[in-house]
Amino acid sequence: MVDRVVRVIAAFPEGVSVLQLSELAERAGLPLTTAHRLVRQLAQHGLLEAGAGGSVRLGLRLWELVNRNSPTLALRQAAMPFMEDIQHVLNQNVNLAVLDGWEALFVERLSRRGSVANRAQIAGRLAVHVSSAGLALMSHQPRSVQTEYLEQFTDPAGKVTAEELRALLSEAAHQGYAQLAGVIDPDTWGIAVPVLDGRKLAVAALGVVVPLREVRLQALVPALQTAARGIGRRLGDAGTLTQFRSTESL
Amino acid sequence: MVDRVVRVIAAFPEGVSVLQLSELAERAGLPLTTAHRLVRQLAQHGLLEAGAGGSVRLGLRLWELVNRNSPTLALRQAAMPFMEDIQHVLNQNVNLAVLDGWEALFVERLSRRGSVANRAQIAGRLAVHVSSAGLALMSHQPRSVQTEYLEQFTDPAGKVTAEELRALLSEAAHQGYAQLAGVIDPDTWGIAVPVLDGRKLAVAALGVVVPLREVRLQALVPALQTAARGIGRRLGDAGTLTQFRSTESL
DNA sequence: CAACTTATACCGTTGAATGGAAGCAGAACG
DNA sequence: CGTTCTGCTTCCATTCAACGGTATAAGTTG
Repeated sequence: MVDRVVRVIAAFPEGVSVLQLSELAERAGLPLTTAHRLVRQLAQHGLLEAGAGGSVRLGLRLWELVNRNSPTLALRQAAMPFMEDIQHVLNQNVNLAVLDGWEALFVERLSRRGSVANRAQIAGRLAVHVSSAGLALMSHQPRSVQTEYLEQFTDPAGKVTAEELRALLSEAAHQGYAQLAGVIDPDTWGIAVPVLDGRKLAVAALGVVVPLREVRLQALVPALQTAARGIGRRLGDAGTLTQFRSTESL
Repeated sequence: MVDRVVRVIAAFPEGVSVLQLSELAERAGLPLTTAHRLVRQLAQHGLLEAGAGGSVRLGLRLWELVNRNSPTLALRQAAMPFMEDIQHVLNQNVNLAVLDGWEALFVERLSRRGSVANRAQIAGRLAVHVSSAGLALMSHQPRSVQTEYLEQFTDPAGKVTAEELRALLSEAAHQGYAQLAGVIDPDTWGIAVPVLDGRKLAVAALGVVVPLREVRLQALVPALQTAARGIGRRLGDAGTLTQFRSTESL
């Protein structure tokens, strides 16, 4: 039963890499016996690794398989040189995100030089309406997607209404970039631009996070846009990611 | 049946991220019908994504789950700053590998500045005896592991005997680093040093790949060793990776 | 237009997943 | 040093969900 397998793999809380069997069973909502059997099977195939005393973590083999054939590989490869350029020229944290559901999923990140490397945000998510990357992506989606998004939108924090959001998206669409006061750190700004593939579809967002006082949009935005165009050109027409967003056919 | 799931995920050839359903079925050794059902189920849970016309690729959600809880995360985070140091000081390709089975699995890599970013080697594997990283790792494994390795060793290419290999390992153990003529590119050298955790176990190897003529061991090795010690200190005693290599208990 | 390749739906059989009960460590406690 | 508790592991009879052959549809090629 594939559902169980997913439950086990997804049972690891963010950032936690090792779990106790009993805890894993509970988190996955599985009877201990079943979890035990499943873990053993998965471990035999290398998707999981089991240490002494019932400790469990994701397997190296799983990591290998996923990263070898990563759906984001082409995108990241195309983007990396340009992200390095931004990192060198602006000396700021640079990140790359794609749209998944109504959230921005961060797929790559470079820290500003000198700061401690922080891989934490990689594979992290932020809701569209609280991230400049999310806004940049959503503002360049087909109108049908935007409509659907706005219709279902409700801010759990109650800080922004659907109408305000519509205005934000419209503004971002016209300006060609999105900006937003930092969510995690209130003293920072996020600024992001869409990466358009050959068909003018926003397949990713390229963004920076900068300290509030250093806001120099005039310097940041053109650099980001230039880099984004470079990435888009490398991607070619094979939108790579977007074609799968379509209605599931299977 | 978990075996089928693994077969499907592992069916993607290295570097290929999208496959046709029929091709996937064949590669996985599954009846088309079964593959179809499995893919649909996996896609529902986000481990796979199915596009129009039976195209299949790994799911963003799978990528996210694996990279959020990556077994190599702690290691990579500890190593990144030092890898950047090496990259800046030596201006060479830097890579980080762990031992998995009798192969070195590359978990992180930085390209020399200026060269085109090449993420290809990440999640790649090289046999122990053809990679400096592999030799550096193996030469600092417990004697029992080395013995087991040497006993089963046979070079399919027939270029090196077990005895020569034993000498190589012994030399690497004494020198504290391993070097090897490039395998992929004959005009390059690989040089790697072990990263020892608090218990003096080699949990990783830090290496560079340099053009043949630029060989300056006197300059490279001390830098690598210094960085490796720095990484090891950051890892602390929690050997993180090695403790799982133990005999599977489940 | 015909012959083919490739994806999707259907469905009766069967074998493999299931999870409760019981056994076993090892640790914590008195 | 014995007791109890917690958490991992093994066993096994029941049952239910996976299986894959056949059939159909859709799309492609010669």
